[in-house]
Amino acid sequence: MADTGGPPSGENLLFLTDEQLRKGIEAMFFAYRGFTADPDRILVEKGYGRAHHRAIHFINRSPGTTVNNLLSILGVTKQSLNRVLRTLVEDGLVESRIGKQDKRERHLFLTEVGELLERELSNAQRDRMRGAFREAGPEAVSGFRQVLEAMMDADMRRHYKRLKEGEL
Amino acid sequence: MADTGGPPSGENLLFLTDEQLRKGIEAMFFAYRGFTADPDRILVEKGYGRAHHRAIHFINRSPGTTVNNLLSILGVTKQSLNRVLRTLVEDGLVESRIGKQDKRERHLFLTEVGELLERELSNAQRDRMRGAFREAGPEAVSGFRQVLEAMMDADMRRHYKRLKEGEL
DNA sequence: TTGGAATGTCAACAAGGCTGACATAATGTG
DNA sequence: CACATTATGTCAGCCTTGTTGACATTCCAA
Repeated sequence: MADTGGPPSGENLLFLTDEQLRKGIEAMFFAYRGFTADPDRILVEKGYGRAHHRAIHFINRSPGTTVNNLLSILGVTKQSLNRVLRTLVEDGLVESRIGKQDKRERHLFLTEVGELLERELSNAQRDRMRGAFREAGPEAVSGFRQVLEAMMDADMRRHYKRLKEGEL
Repeated sequence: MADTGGPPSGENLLFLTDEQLRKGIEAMFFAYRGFTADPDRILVEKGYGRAHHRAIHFINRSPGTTVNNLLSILGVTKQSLNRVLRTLVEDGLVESRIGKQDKRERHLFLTEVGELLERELSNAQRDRMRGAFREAGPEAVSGFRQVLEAMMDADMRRHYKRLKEGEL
């Protein structure tokens, strides 16, 4: 902070003008639509929704995760998650095993069928992401992730970093 | 592209590994939650939802825009948008004026009250964005926007660019 | 043994998507 | 002028996904 007080000056602060911030906001809005568009199409075919995708994604990421852990990652109520999990279990995409140490806990796993759908969804989403990454280049990708990480709520950043580095 | 053909090698392609793509995907998911969190809190207080926010945002961006134009930006059905617009007009946040040339069209404007809410919402969202931009730095911000733009569907990118440069 | 945690379940409700059908007015076209 | 099309609004009904509240069960731990 060399420049204390006074109006913002120099190109190094141009990225903090309201105009620039507005562009960032609209970029997030439009990009998120693209981000979800491809999986959404697949999900509709199969009679599922985004909520199912999210559950499948994070169960795949952390096989054996508990319902409570999933709840805190997804940030929804247990009733909401339960409805989704129930259909996934009924349809044979997710297996719910009672915990060995703590028998109250349910540990969640994708079945082979579940993994199949997971791969289909994440392939579609990765294709989109890969295209964007390739078009923008490695420098841009680094910045992309830095800004997104800084935009997260503290507890979401915690989850993000745990998933990012944990490699579980 | 100095490295043509052959397996991916070197750090310059590290950003295209499935692992990196997955990080990007999860970053988008968690960051979008942060992105909407602050306006959402304000909206709940006032009895509105995200759909109202979107309408208010783009009417503010393009005063006098038509319903049809808004529809194509928001990507929802007219029934869905109409439900939102009706409450905003009833509550005196939005004014709907019959077109002068084409009297079938309705031109949408924020009232003073509407502008007040718009400012409250966008201030909250800009604060978040500003914090993220400041934390990440100008280089990162540039990359952030490049990747997001590349992630959009073609028609959304069209809208984005028109809004970005149009300055209407 | 008792309290609390983890989970599941039932019911009810709301927001905000969707489709389909229909009405109205204005506009454009032959 | 007649007709088709466009822009918009509206009604009805459905779905997903979120919410709250209440209540049951199971089981760990003090």
